[in-house]
Amino acid sequence: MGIQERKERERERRRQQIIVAAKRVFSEKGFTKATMEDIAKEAELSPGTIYLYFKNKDELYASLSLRILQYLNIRLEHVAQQKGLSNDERIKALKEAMFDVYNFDPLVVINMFHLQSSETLKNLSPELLAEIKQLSQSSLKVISEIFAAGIQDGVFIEKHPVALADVLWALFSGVVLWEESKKIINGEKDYLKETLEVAFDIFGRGISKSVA
Amino acid sequence: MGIQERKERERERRRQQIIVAAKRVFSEKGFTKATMEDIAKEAELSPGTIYLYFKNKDELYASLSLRILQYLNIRLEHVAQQKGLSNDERIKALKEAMFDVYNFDPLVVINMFHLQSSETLKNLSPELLAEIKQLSQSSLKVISEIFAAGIQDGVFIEKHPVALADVLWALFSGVVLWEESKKIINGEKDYLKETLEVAFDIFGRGISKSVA
Amino acid sequence: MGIQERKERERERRRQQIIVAAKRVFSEKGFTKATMEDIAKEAELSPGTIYLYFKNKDELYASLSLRILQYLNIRLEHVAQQKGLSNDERIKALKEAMFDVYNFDPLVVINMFHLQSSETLKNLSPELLAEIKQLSQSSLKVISEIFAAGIQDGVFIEKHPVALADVLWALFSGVVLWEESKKIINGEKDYLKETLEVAFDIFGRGISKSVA
Amino acid sequence: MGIQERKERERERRRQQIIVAAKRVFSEKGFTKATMEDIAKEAELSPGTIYLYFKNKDELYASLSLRILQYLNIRLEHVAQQKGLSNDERIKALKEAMFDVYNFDPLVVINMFHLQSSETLKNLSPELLAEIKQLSQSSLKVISEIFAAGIQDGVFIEKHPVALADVLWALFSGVVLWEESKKIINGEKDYLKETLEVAFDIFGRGISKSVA
DNA sequence: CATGAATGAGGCTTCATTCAT
DNA sequence: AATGAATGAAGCCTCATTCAT
Repeated sequence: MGIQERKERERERRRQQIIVAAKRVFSEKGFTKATMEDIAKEAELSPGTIYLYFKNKDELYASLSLRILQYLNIRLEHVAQQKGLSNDERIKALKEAMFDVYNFDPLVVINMFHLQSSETLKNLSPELLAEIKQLSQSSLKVISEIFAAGIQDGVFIEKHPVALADVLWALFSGVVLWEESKKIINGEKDYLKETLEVAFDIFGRGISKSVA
Repeated sequence: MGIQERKERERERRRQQIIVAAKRVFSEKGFTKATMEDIAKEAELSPGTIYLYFKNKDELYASLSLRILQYLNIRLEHVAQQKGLSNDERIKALKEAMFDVYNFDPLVVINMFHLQSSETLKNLSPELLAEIKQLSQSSLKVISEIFAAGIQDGVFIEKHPVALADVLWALFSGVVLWEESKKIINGEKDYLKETLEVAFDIFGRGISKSVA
Repeated sequence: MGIQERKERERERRRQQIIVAAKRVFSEKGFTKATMEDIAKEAELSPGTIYLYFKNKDELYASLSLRILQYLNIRLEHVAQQKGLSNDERIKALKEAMFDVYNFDPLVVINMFHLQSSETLKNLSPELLAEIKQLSQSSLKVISEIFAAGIQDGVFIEKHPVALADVLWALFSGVVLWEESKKIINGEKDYLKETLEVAFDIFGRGISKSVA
Repeated sequence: MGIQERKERERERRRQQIIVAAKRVFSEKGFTKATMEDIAKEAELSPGTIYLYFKNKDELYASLSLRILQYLNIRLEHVAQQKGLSNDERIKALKEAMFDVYNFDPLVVINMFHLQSSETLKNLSPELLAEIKQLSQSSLKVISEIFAAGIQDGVFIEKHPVALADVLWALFSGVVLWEESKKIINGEKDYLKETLEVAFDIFGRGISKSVA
């Protein structure tokens, strides 16, 4: 077992090494301009080795998102399962989870939303697409259930909870992407956190039935 | 004169022909996968001809967005200049303008937000980037001025008006992109209009100081 | 007749117009980088018109050389036919003729030698190549006959007169091309005339049987 | 070490393989008409492989010349450093060095002079141009120093030694190029060696102060 | 497992040339 | 005769991927 385990661990470490490199390179150059050789160099490996761990460039790119989506999922489920929270508290926890996920690895979150809103999505293998689908649906399900509870309790406006979840997701990704774009277009400093705060605040007020 | 004019008109028609083809092909395949030959075939022209009207693939892609950004600009300015509107009415007009622009040419609006939130932006010529910058800044300025007025009148919450404009823009683009993605990920029908309605509604409520 | 003649004259004038433009453009950009459109613009004509006067780009390029080769031919024949010149005087007249031809239109002479020492030569139509062949052979024949006379008179060294003619031609073209290259390589001022003087001087001394 | 060395050797062998192929193809078709695919086929490699060894077509072309220029340089320096040679002997050694370089690889020498006297020079990368500049300047410097010594000793005519070096260089390249052209124009056999002999002979006599 | 040299398909773009007006 | 828009063939080069070592 010991040997088996160590091999397993080493394999995982190697994957990490590649993922870290890929993250950097994709973030800097974008998907198309980044070459497998760039990533190999950044990982201090040969191009061939990368293919021992990832089927192809698309999968490597998508796998970055998978990890963060998984993390987001766990955090959201945690929020859903916490007992004894008021609706407002749960909404707040929701925001915090999303915020934390972003802070956990901003580059990867940006990558994920880039992937989500890009042509690359169309070229993924069905299996990978299915995995992404499952994860994102799961996240959205958790979110919408939270909203559903709030609506039931009469504190949130009576919109379809799935729509509310979609809006929250769109708002989150929209802010992340738009702040990224502004950096490129305007060469402007990054106001992501501030804007995200404002956005979540408005959203929270917007779905509440009454605002003091 | 007549001859000059006719040539001018024919040139413009040809440009349109190319733009229409490009719109279709880019929408279907995404920027990278779409080839100039695809577009030429769709336009029933030779590849060389496209280069008589557009400097290169990037410019062709971006030009789709430029046109819609210009249109958006005009619509927004119109909203800003309308006399005698209450803050709520102006916000409503704002939403309608954005909605109309989307409906005017959904494919192009989606393309525009794809461009905005993608690596392609990084590879644009400085001139083109400058043009996009100017147009998007202009749009955001109009939006933020509307918010500023509402804040001054005490009907909107006291956030920085530029931040509010960013949030609205991010929300709009986020919803458009996310609904597009859902179509790919889930193969799901397009709930864009409904989601956009909900999103705008929440946003409107969220920035109002008091909600009945 | 008058009409016919005028047409003829106008046609010739148009040809000239194109040739002048081609000369400038080819000199500035070289054969490959120069485009037919460049030349058309310089001539203030449309690309199509050029093809009414020249079969294709190669022929246009070569036709520049044809004219100067014809002129050189005339000058050389004149030298050969002048009565009562000593061998030295005839050699001097030879140099002067070559020098004059260069000064008559340096750009075209450079072009001619570029053509002569270039790949383009391989792509010319057989007819054009034949014409060039005829002209250059004629020039070299005149030169070699002058040398033959001098050898017969015992004042020039006893080398094959054709070889001497080839050497003189090679020297002339070599100096012109090398001074051109130096301008590009070193960004250096043009010492063509001085170098040509030295070259002709050395050549003259070199073929003389005795040098004072 | 052994493995490193073998790789090194194989890399060099591959470079040679490409250079040999390029030499043939460029000689036959000229720079413009030769395609990278032609060269790849001739080398029995894929087009992509060539780019692992040469940055682009220009560099490949120029690299042919660089090698021969380096060789010429070495030979010329050797002539300059030989002790105890009379001026005449040194001139003779100079001729022999140039002759040898030509014989070492005629195709490449012809290529080199084609490059030198062509538009291609204008399109070279600055680094490559600098390298060529450095090498040719070095060669010419050695030549002119030999002439300077002879002038000082009173056995050569009192012209500027740099001008003499230019003339010799021009003569060499002029003869090589002109004999090549004659093959194309006249389909004539190659008299290069004979003509070069005559040319050097005349040059030698021409720069000597007194000829017996 | 790791390597990295080699592959070769394919994209963007240019430009000589044509031809309907 | 002149135009100039349109053509489309063809070239350079990149880079994801493979495979012999």
